[in-house]
Formats: sequence, C-alpha cells, structure tokens
Amino acid sequence: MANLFKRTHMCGVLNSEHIGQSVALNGWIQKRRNLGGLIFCDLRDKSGIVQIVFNDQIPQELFDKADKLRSEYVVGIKGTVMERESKNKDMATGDIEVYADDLIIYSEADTPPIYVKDDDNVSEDLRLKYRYLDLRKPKMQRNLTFRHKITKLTRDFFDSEGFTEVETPMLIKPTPEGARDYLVPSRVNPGKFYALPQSPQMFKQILMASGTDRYFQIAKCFRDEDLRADRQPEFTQIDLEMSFVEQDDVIDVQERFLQRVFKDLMNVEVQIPFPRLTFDEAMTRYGSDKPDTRFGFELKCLNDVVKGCDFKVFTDALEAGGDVRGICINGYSDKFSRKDVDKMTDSIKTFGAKGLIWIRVNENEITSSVNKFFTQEQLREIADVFEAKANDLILIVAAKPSVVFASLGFLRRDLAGKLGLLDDTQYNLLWVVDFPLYEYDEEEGRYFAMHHPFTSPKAEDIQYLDTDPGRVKANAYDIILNGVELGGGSIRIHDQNLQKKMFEVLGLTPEETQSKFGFLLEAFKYGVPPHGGLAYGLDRLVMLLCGADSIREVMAFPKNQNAQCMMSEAPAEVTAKELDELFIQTTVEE
RNA sequence: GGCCUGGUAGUUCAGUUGGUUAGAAUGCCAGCCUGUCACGCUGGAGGUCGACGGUUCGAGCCCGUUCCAGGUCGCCA
Repeated sequence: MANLFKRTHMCGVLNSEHIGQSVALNGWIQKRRNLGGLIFCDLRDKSGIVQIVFNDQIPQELFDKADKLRSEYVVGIKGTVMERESKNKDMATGDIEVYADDLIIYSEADTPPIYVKDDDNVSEDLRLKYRYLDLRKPKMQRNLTFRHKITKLTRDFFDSEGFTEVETPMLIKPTPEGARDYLVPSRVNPGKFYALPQSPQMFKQILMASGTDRYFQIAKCFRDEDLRADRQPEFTQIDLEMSFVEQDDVIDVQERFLQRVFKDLMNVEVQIPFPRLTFDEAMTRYGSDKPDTRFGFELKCLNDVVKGCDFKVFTDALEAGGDVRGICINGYSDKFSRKDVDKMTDSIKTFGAKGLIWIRVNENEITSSVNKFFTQEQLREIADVFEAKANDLILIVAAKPSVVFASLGFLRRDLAGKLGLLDDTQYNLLWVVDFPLYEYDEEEGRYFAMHHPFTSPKAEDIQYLDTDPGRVKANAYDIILNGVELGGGSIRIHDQNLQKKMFEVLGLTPEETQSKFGFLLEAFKYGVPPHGGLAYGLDRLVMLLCGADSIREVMAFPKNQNAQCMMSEAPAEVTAKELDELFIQTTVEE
C-alpha cells in the first residue's frame, strides 16, 4: 500500500478542462462538511482550494476514514475530476470537484488555536506564536511568493545591467556611529566582539576599489533599535553600488528597475523620469522629507503675513527664529468638529508643538480660535495665502521649524487618511535630492552626517565646509513611494583630502578616524573610482506593493515589538559555561 | 525612557450604576442528516475575567502596583 501519493496537480489549478482526469492531490483539510451519507472536504495547498467528495460509491472503509478528517489534517487524495452539480461562482475551482477513490492521512492535527483563513481577526502575538499556522493562510503565501518574485526580478534585472551579486560578511567590525550594533563575542579572541552589519556600506565601497565595478546584494542587515510597524531588528536591503557614475546615472538605473517591478509584478505603468523634489522644497511644501503627493493640503509660510500682528504666540515664535506655517484642508471644514480639532492639537504635542490655531472660512465670515487677536481683514489676508474658499479649514502651527514641519507634515497625511484621500491604487514615486550634508545635534553641540560620513558634498558647496557646514548640500537622494522612504543613497567621497575635511567638520580626530574607518581609507589610498549607490528597504517595498500595513506581513518569521521571536522564544538565556568560554562575566540583575 | 490603546471561553468580542449561577458568535465534542460550499438541526463540554494588592457587606467593573501585546515619540549615521 502506498504511503505517499505522487502529486499530479496543485489544488488551485484544477478547472473544467480537467474533467474526467484522474488526479492525485496533497494538502491540508481546510474544512469538512459531513451531510450524513455524503462528505465534502475543502483541500488546500499554496495554490488554492478544491472540493473533494466522498459518497456512497466508495468502500465503507474509505468513507469511515473520510469521516475522521478534521481541520488541518495533512492528506493525500486520489480521485477523478468531475463537473460540479451546483457550481460555486465564488471559488476559483468552483466549476469542478474531485470524487475521491483513495485517501491517505499523512498527519493528524490538533484543533488549531487560531483560524487558518484570510479574514481572521486574531491578535498578532498568537499569529506570531503559531506562525506556521498563520503562514498557511493564502494571503500570507501570496505575500511570500510576491517577495520571491521581487528578489528574482531584482537579480535578473541587475544582472542584465552588469551588476555582480557579492556576499559581504555578517561578522564585521563594530561601528560606534549610527544605530546600535548587535554584538557577537569572539571565543578565539577573548574580550573582542564582532558586530552584525547595519548595512554592507563600507564593504560595498571597497568592492568598488576592488574593481567589481557594479555590485548588488540582497543583504540581511541588523539594527538594535526600537521596533515599529515598518522597522524590524533584522531586515533586508537591496543594496547596490556603481563605479564611474554620478547621481543621474544611479537614478537612471533605479528608475528603470522600479518601472520593471511595477510593470511585471503589478501590471502598472509608471512614467520615468520620476519627479524630483529638493529636500528644502519637500519640507516647505509637505513638511516631510518623504512627502506623499497623492493629495494636496500643501504647507504655506505665514511669516510675512503675521509679522507685527497682535498675537504673541506668532510674534514670539518669529522672534525666536521659528516659523508660522499652516495647511488648508480644502472643502472639508464641516468634516471636523471642534472636538476633532482638539484631538489634532493633542496629536501634534508629541512632536513638541504647544498648540494648534484653526481658521474656518465660511460663506460670509471667517471664524477662528484667535478671533480676538485678528480682524476679519487680517484673517482674510491669511486665508488668501491658501486661496481659501468657503468650507476650508486652515490649521496653523507656530514653533521652531523642525516642530512646525513635523506637526503639519503629520496632520496633512493623518487628515488625508481620515478623509479617505489615500488612494492605494495610485503609486506616486519621486526622488528627494539635495539633502543637507550635516545635521546639527543641539544636545551634543556638534554636527553629524545626515546620511553617513562618506557622502560627498555638492561641488558648489564645498567652499562652505569650514565656514557654514549647515549650508552644505549633499549628493544624496531618497526614493519615496506614497510617503514612505523606499531607499536612499549617495555619491561617495573618493578624494582623500575631501574625506579628511569631512571628518574634521564632524569633530573626529585622526586617531578616531583611523580606528573607525581606517581600512576603508587605507583601501582608497591605492586607487578608488568615483562611485555611488543606493539601498532599498526590501521589506517596505514588498509591504507597499502587497498593500500590507506592516512589514511583519511580508516576513516569514518576524520579531514582536520587544525584538523577540514568539515562536522560537529567541533571545534566550545561555549557561554560565557558554559565557565562560566567551570570557563574558555573568551580570546579576537586581 | 515618555505617551496612547487593549488584555473576559480555543478564537473574536459584549458585559449597563459595583449586586443571583459571567454571556454571544465562532471553534470543539456527540447524535441526526445525500449536494453542501459560513451546510443544517439537536444536545454538550469549555472561564485563575492577565497577575498581585487595596476599597467595599459584595469587584470583571472602582483605586494602586505590575506583567503582556500593539501603535507612536525619542531613537533609527
């Protein structure tokens, strides 16, 4: 007697063309419906579901066996495809059914603790704990398959463009700058540690110095920082680097790559070249360096209009070097109550805003939360900046620029979402370019590289490196899709003197530079081509294209918010003996 | 580290002003049922109300502490 039926078809592919054929199927029991003398089973594999019939034409022994089937039993079925008596229009295989004439139960199953169906509503910790059940859902299998298709297309595309996939090490030298490293102790080098890479950055640049010319890698990366819906401690980048290129060359390849992704995998035509916004423009128009351009509500500056007004909040903000800016929610004033506006005010307090001023433009008058400080004419003047009409709601924040942008940028997108203006069939791809090279850290009182310290300054700004570092723009670029940063990159520094200057501005001593980046600088001494590259967050890309709202939906085995694997229970404690071998002293928690 | 939301049956949830034996749906088990496809009908089992402490004659509900999960700010070169 056979102990395995050699599969002839996947469940989901069967249709009326197969009527009359003998088939052998393997899969999981999705559902059993026992009508007494007649049993229907839905059999599921990753291709879909097909209905199996057990009736009185089969031996009693087989019928009794079918009666024992329960959800998630793993079975093999032999039978004949027949036209279904009462067709099911809601089912891909609804025109046919398989009359079983043999059945093997490969594996029984306990009653599953969670439902195995797409429209479940099970809490995420249970889904993660029983991930193998969760992954049986067609939606999850579709997501995994889609991810595979993107990585396959990535390999095919960059191969055809002359890129070579190279694996870079997972055990690398710790880098004290940037995100926290995951550290790995070295047993054979007592007291020393590797780090897991936050990105293959320095290795890919060295590959350029090695003559690889064009490199890419589907690279696992690790960052020991707090998690978010779109942030996991281990994630995957599509990482690439090119020699003898400038910004437009990198952008050109990426636009053709993304065009292919959308055409082949989404059947969506995206026009290239993508729009480009400078960082300054993105911030002043959208309050964000990753603007969602699927809707309006653009920011306007009110500094000139409110200069010298009687409202102290505005004048104080301006005197302190801050801004007064606002957005206009065109045509939706009646959708937001006073209470809604109060909630908005609360929500922007997390960004450091002290308050939110509102102005409602009505047919015959303008009302606002600051009526007593402004005349109708003055309010009209503010409304005119937004070209506001009746039923428009203007929201204004006065604070230091970073707070104003963060608050309005958030409100803009949040309100668009609440108004249902985020069309998820629309894909707005754009580049944000001309990022600042440095950002100033007030707490530490020094400049930090906004991207990383190998990013090249724009040639025309090199003159300001000494005198006004904050003014220097970088040859750095981010690719944005519907308000999400898909990836970013830059043209790197290949001039040693410029690199030294860069480190000086960052306040790094030659000794620090040497210990942190010495091997890269050493490599560059022996001849390095002009080069630049980019890295995509693969998880985010897949998430957006699958319409998922968390990257956990497109990763097979993600971690929970505390960076734990709820299935395997990693991380775990280790024995004192293991620690001893690694020369790590056991610390005792209080 | 801060803020917000949640934790009641295997699962998803309801639970009024603090008051009898904590409910529903679904899932599960048993019986009946030959065209179901969310099968149907009948019956049944299933609960440390996250934990601890407090207030009270009495706590799922009020108070405090704490644990867990998610979102978010900080953080993420």
